[in-house]
Parts: sequence; structure tokens; C-alpha cells
Amino acid sequence: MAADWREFGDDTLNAPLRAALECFAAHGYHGTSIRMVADVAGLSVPGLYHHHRSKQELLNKVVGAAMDELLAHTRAAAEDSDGTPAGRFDNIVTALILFHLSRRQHAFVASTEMRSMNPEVRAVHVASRDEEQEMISSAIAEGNESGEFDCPSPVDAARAVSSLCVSIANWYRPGGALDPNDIVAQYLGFCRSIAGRLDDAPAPRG
Amino acid sequence: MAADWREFGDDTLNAPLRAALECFAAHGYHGTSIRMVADVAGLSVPGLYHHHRSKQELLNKVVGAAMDELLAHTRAAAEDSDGTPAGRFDNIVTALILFHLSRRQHAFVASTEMRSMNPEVRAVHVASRDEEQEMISSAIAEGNESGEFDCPSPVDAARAVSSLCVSIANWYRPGGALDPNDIVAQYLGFCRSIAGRLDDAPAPRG
Amino acid sequence: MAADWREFGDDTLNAPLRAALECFAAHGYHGTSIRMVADVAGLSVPGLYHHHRSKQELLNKVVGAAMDELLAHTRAAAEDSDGTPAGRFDNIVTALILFHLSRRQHAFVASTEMRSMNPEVRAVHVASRDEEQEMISSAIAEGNESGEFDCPSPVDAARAVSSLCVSIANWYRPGGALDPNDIVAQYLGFCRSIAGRLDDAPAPRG
Amino acid sequence: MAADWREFGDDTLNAPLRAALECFAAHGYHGTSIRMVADVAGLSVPGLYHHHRSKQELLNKVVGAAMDELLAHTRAAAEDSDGTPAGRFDNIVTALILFHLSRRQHAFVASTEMRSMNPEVRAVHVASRDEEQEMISSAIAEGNESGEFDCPSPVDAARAVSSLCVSIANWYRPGGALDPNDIVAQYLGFCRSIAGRLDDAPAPRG
DNA sequence: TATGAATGAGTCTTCATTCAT
DNA sequence: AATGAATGAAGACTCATTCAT
Repeated sequence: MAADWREFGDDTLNAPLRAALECFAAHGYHGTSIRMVADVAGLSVPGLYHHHRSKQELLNKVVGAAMDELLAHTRAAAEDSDGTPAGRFDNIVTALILFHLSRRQHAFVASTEMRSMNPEVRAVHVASRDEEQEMISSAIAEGNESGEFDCPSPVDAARAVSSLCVSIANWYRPGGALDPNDIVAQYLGFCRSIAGRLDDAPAPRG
Repeated sequence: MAADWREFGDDTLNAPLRAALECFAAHGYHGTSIRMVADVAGLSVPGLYHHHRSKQELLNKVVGAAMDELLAHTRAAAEDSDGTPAGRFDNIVTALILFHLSRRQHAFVASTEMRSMNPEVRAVHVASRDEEQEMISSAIAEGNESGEFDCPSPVDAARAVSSLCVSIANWYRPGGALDPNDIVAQYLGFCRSIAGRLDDAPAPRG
Repeated sequence: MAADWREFGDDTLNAPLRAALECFAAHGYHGTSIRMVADVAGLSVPGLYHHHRSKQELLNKVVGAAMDELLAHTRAAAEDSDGTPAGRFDNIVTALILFHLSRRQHAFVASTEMRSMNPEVRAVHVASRDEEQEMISSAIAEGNESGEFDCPSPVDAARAVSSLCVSIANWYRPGGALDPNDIVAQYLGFCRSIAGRLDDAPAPRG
Repeated sequence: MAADWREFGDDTLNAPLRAALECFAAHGYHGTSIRMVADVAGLSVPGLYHHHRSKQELLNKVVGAAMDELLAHTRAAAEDSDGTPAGRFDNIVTALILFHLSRRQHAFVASTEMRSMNPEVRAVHVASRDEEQEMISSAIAEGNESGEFDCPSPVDAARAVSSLCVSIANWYRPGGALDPNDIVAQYLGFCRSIAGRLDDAPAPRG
């Protein structure tokens, strides 16, 4: 994993989960009926239930898979860095941006349907998200010490960085006018400046 | 209005609309039943229908009121500025931040339930949002000319600025640890750096 | 009540509960669909739900009303007796028989659908039934002391007496060949002999 | 068979039928799903269907086997008697009691799920039950002639006797406080007194 | 003005049953 | 012989909405 954290191939969702993802992204959890999911998946309703026990479970699995993938890539990105806080920050944020470009719907559903999840499942996802943000804020904090960053509140900045990356999923459409690589560069620039990165060689900016 | 665009008093929603807002914010449009709204409003179901023709209309009114208020404040803020692009940018973004602090639920519902609105109503709101972002991007573009900003893509930066301000509604709770004034300063700083503001006197940063 | 414990007029079930009673008696709780009940009651399905919260509640109310009526009549019968254990036994058992003749379906459903009830509701009904049998067994036990009965195990006999009266609901149909008064006399005789009643003037026997 | 009508060994139901019996006894026919039966039987659903064509057939076979066993034992008991009506009555009733002690669940299901059976299958079982009761009532009637019984209505008494024996299945649990042999003696006494048995040597009574 | 009562259409879910493998 | 996968029909229940009062 450590080597290819930049790569997001086709996701591994099977037909029913993919259908659920698409429906949830388009209409929301409560706006989606199980019949819609079954139709999109090319199954009958009981056929869908043969694979997944409930509508709730569809959501859990979709969001769970997304969160796992995000964390795995982010951790790999952090480990893969050059050892400096700034390098770690760049890698983590790059992974975050790439994820939201590559898993647009997953990310959108995960952030939108938090409230529709079971409390216990939601707790897991909140923990994942918190770990995410913690990785960012500690990189910034260490960067403050190393002189690479000048950020008065790493925790708040990390939240803003995270929010900004998440927001990509709200508007990005593959095949649109913007090149993904440009977006990565652009948003990495945004995030560096939010975090108070002190640049000799200034980062690309939007 | 031009004078007090910084002030957001109590909103003017009557009981049914306020109830709808609360329910939509908590459970989403499709996750909210008309009966829930009636209960929270202290009305019977037909009593609710006496005031508002449909569930859809509740959403339209709630979101419409929010968008109108946001636009009014933003326009007033723009007009109230010192005439420089940088001053206009600061005012507009400040209005945007204040709105998302003061109308947390309204903003959350407006951004979350776009897809649940009638197409024609949605079109109005999209137009409002676009006008919003256009005000920001043109301030940045003019700032590029005036030398106050150095921003390669004002449109993209404006979207990022807007997204970041909207995201405040996702986590801010009145009465929390952070002081609203500090948040304004902090996020204005974030937005300035996203937009490539060239500072003599550096802005507060997060 | 003490005066008219022999009288069972029309029961007080309203249309939905009466419909539920009839359906449960005919097809059992699980064999009855809510649609059947609604049809029999002359209501739409949501109309039925307007009056009663769930299928389970229909069962609870039907059985609860029956148990309450049975207990009220049995207690009144006990209080109305001539003071001797034998007189009390006769009154209680007579009330029991009359109930199963007059509330055939109620009794049938109550005894058949115990297992279909919520645990807590079932507990109430088990307690009622136990009180019932306790009234019978203590009459027998006191009759043993007074010399009116000779019964080695009043508890077991009381259960048999109770079971025998309940069984009337399995076959009795109003308007059939047997006169209700004759059945009362006959089954009272059965019950006396089960309980070991020592007769000078022999009771009617079947 | 004539020799051992008092013996009820393990029943001969195979795994699927035994599972069906247990489920039907616990939840009723309509409260039982084919999947529950399959699970209890340790089979897959199609595996269950491989052995039995339908849920209905499971019920038919379970009840049919029970009825056949009951009739066989009752007939053997009748033939095995000492030739007197009273002796025949005692044997038949004893067989009836033993059956309800030994085949508690079978008897319970057979009496509870009459209404859930196919009409033609139900007809067979009604006929069996009628034959049963006819054996009892004719023993009583002949006993009236022979002076061993004094029973004004043998048919009604036979039904009461039958009902009382059936009711044992409602409460008896193997391993409980009461010894099966005692129950036989006790209920035989109950039934004799219901039937108006005139005793020189008084029978055991409850 | 306000509400108890009602409803057609829809919700999620499970049913008994079958079939390709 | 045995099963994973599938399905039309039905299950209980709720939806947004209306109407008589």
C-alpha cells in the first residue's frame, strides 16, 4: 500500500452496493427507496435483501468501505513522506484531495448521511474522521516547531483543511473542465496557505 | 440595511417554519415527516396545512428566506466597503462567515437539501449562490489588477472560499468553546490566503 | 355489578376491535392480516391505525377487555355467594361457564393467542388467569375443611375445572342444539364432580 | 400393538418434521416461517423442500402422524380391555391421557392448528377426533346399560372427557413437579366422575 | 380557525417457493 | 442430494394530503 497511495483504481463495490451508492448520492438516504436501489442494481427487491440485510446495512457498508479506503491511503501517504512535517502534511492532504476526486460519491454520501447512520456505526466514522484530522493537525503542530509552518491554531486549521477537501466532492465531476492534477495542485496550495506554510519556493496557488 | 449588515438578530421565521427548519436540519427533508413538523410547531397536521400548502413549500420558504437574507447582507456588505477590491472582499467574506455563524441551521439545510427542492425553486437558489460567488471572484480579479491579490484562478478560489465558509455550519454550535468573533477573524484569514491576498499587515491566521 | 354477574350483555368492543376479534378467532393472530381487520371493520388500513397503534395493540385490547370482564364477573360472583365454600364454588364456576358461553370468541382468542402477546402483556393475563384458578382452588380447599368437598389436590382440580370451562369455547355455537342453561347445569355438574363435591342433593350431571 | 398401547417411545419424526413440530408448537403455523423450520432442522431451505413439498405438507404430516398414533393406541387400548364398558372406558381414557403426556407438542399442534389445515386434510382429522369421542361415548352408553355408569348425556360427557385430556398438553411439561403416573390416575378419576362412573371401589380422584 | 378522522400510495421487509448449478 | 440466488406477492406500517365538522 505504501507505494501506491496515490492510485485509486475502480472501487470494489459489488452491484448492489454500487447501486446504493449512486442512489444515496443522488437522492439521499431517506429519499432513496429500496426499490430504486434494486432497480439500479438489476435485482428484484428480495434479491437485494439476499445480499444485504437492510437499507441501513447498505449505508453502513458503503460508508464503511469509503472510510476504510480513505484511512488506508492517508496512513500510507503519511508513512511514505520524506520525514519532515511539511512533507507529511503535503502527502496527507494530497491523499485527501485524491480521495475526494476519485471517490466523489462515496465521500459525498459519507459526509451527508452521517445523521442517517446507526449511532454505533456513526461513532466509528466519527472516530475515523477525527483520526484523519488529528493526522493533519499534528503535522501542522510539528511544522510549527520545525519552522515550516506558522499556524496559531493547528486544530482549527486542520478542520478547515479537511472541510475544504471534502467540499471538492460537492462540485467536482469527472470529465469536467478542470484536470484532476491541476485540482490537486490548486487545493494543496489552498491547504498550505490555510495551515500557514512558510514557503521559500511558493506552492502553486488557486 | 447598508449600515447593519454585520447584525443578524433573531430570524423572522414563524412557528411552523421554525419547526420545519429544525426538523430538516436534524433529519433532512426526506427524513422529516409532516407530523414531526406539526408536533414541534405545536400544531395539528391540518393546522400546519392551513399555514403552508405542502411540505415542499415549507422547504422553499425556509431556504428562500435564508438565501434572501444572505444576499441582502452580502450586497450591503459590498456596498459598505471602502472602495478597494480588498476591502470589498473582506466585507463580503465577513458577511458570509457571520451568516453561517448566525444562521447555522438555515445554511445547513440550504446547502444540504438543494436536491430536494423543485427544479424551478432550485434554479433560483443556484442563481443566488452563483451571484454570491461571482461577487467574490470579481473582487479577487479586480484585486489582481490592483495588486492587492495574486490569484491565478479567481473563480476557483471564490468557490473554495465559499465552500470553506459554508462548512462552518457543519460544526459550529453557539455556546461552544470558540468565540464567534475569533472565528470571523480566523476564517477571514483562511479566505484571504486562499485568494492570494498580498499582505503588508498580515491578516490573522488560523 | 354484584347483582348482575350472571348477565353478559353485548360486549363493548368498537368496530375495529370487534373486527380484530372476529379475525383473530377465525384465523389466529398470525393468520390475520391488518387488511383483513380493516376490511371487516369497514375502514381503510390507515383508518384502522388511526384508532389503534399496531396489530399487537389490537390483540392486547381485545384480550385485556375479555380478561377484565371475566375477572369482574368472577369476583362479583364470589362475593354474591351464600357464604359457604360450596356456594362460592358454584357461583365462581357458573360465572366461568357463562363467560365462555357469552364471550366465546374472546375466550378462544385469549387462550389461543397467549404466545402471540408481548411478554409484559402476557404476564398480566397470566396473573389474571392465576387469580381465577386461585379463587377456585381456595374454595375447594375451604370446602375440604367444611366437609362439603373431598378433594386431594385442590390446585390440580382447579386447573382441570378451569380447563374444562375454557374448552366450551372450542365447540359451543350460539343457536346450536344445546340450550345455554342446560350447558351451565351440565358443566357445573362436571366441575363439582372433578372437585369432589360431596352431595346430599346430587347436582345435575351431564 | 395390542400389548403395548401404554408405551409411547420416542416418536418417529425425522429431523425436518421434528423441527416443524417444534416451531409450530412454539409459534403456531402462521407464526412459523419455512426458514425457521429449516434452521431448526439444520437444513437449507431448498434442502427442506427436497424432503417435503410445502409448509402445508409439513403440518399435514405432523398432525397426521399424531392422529394415527393416537387412534392406533386408543383402538389397541379398547381391544385390550377386560370386556366391560367400564374397563373399556378406563383403557381408552388412559390411552388418551398417556398420549397427551407423551406427545404434548403433537397434541397441542393438532388441536390448535385445525383451522390452518387444508379442508380435505382437516376432514380426515375431524373424523379421527370424532371416532375417538365416539369410542368414549359408546363405552359410557353401554355402561349406562350395564349399570356401571349413570350419565344422562354420554355424547356431551365424552366431549368433556376428551377436552379435559387434551387440556393436559397446555400445561404439562416433562420433568415438572407432577409424576406422569400420578397425572394418569388423577385425570382418569376426573374423567370417571364426569362420565358418572358408579364406583364400588372408588377411583383415585384429583 | 382548528381538528379528528380518513385514505391511496408508498415505505421497508419477509413470505413461501423455485431454479440453475 | 444439496444450495446460493432469485422472485412475485404479501406482510405491517407510515406517508403527505384532504375533508367534514
